[in-house]
Amino acid sequence: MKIGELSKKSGCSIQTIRFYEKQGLFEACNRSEGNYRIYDASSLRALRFIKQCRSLDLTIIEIKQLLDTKNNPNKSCSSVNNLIHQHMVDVTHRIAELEELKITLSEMASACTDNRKVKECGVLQLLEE
Amino acid sequence: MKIGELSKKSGCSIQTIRFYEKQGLFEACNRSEGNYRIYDASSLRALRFIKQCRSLDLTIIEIKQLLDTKNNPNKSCSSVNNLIHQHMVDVTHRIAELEELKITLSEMASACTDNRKVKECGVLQLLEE
DNA sequence: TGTAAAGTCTATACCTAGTATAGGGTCAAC
DNA sequence: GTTGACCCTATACTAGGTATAGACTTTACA
Ligand SMILES: [Zn+2]
Ligand SMILES: [Zn+2]
Ligand SMILES: [Zn+2]
Ligand SMILES: [Zn+2]
Repeated sequence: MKIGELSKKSGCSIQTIRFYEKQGLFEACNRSEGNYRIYDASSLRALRFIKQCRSLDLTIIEIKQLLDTKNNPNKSCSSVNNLIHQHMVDVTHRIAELEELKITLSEMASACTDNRKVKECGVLQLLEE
Repeated sequence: MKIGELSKKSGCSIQTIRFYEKQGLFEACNRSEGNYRIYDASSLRALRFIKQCRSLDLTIIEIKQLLDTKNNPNKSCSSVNNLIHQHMVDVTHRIAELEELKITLSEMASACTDNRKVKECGVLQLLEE
């Protein structure tokens, strides 16, 4: 299969696939006579793995580490478990930050509900502080 | 005051201040004989305004719009109010996304609590799906 | 007064995870 | 043989900074 088909089947854009290859995340595949990339079912599986990881917001470097780990089937998987755990901690932290931000924004918003003139705007006044 | 002092008083790094100036966010100031930037109290106020806005996660373009609006004291402030409101909507949305991600991560994490071998790792197995 | 250190200047490269071009080559159908 | 769909590489761009390099200015101290 050529890159366009892989793109449709995986849901990754063509540029993204080539980008992953350049980053060393997605193995460089065979080429046709005309220098077209030729993929098979295992390419699709590999790409879906990457997509799953990205949907968890793993960075490219982290995904590389996972792929490295996958290549040593008899080693301990603790690094995998730790990575996921650490991500959960980070996400929890980020949620807390955004909740705080939301409160601040809502205080801002309630400082000027009606339309006033700019010089009387409660939002701008809060921002000046 | 020179840029180092403004940096300390504002909490923005020197490079950030110069970056804001280049972006047209922070007015280019007077220069000393030796071409050093010279600021005054109003520069500090302006920079603090920008910092407040950034702490609300307003983009540079949005801050520029706010500054434009501030320059028309007699116009309606509705664009300001709308901007803050829209941000709150966006933040709420983002929180919801992260909450979902957190649930997924927690399911992942509980799929492999103990340390197994990589080939038996529950996390990796979930990622393969 | 000389010099060393600290501060500042511009310009440029780098970061993430892609996206969007430009300018060209390949391949199939008609 | 030409059109159109597809593919190739290389490069520039995004946001909001951060981090240099290499040069200049100012300050402090002996
Ligand atoms: Zn992470
Ligand atoms: Zn208002
Ligand atoms: Zn916004
Ligand atoms: Zn595991």
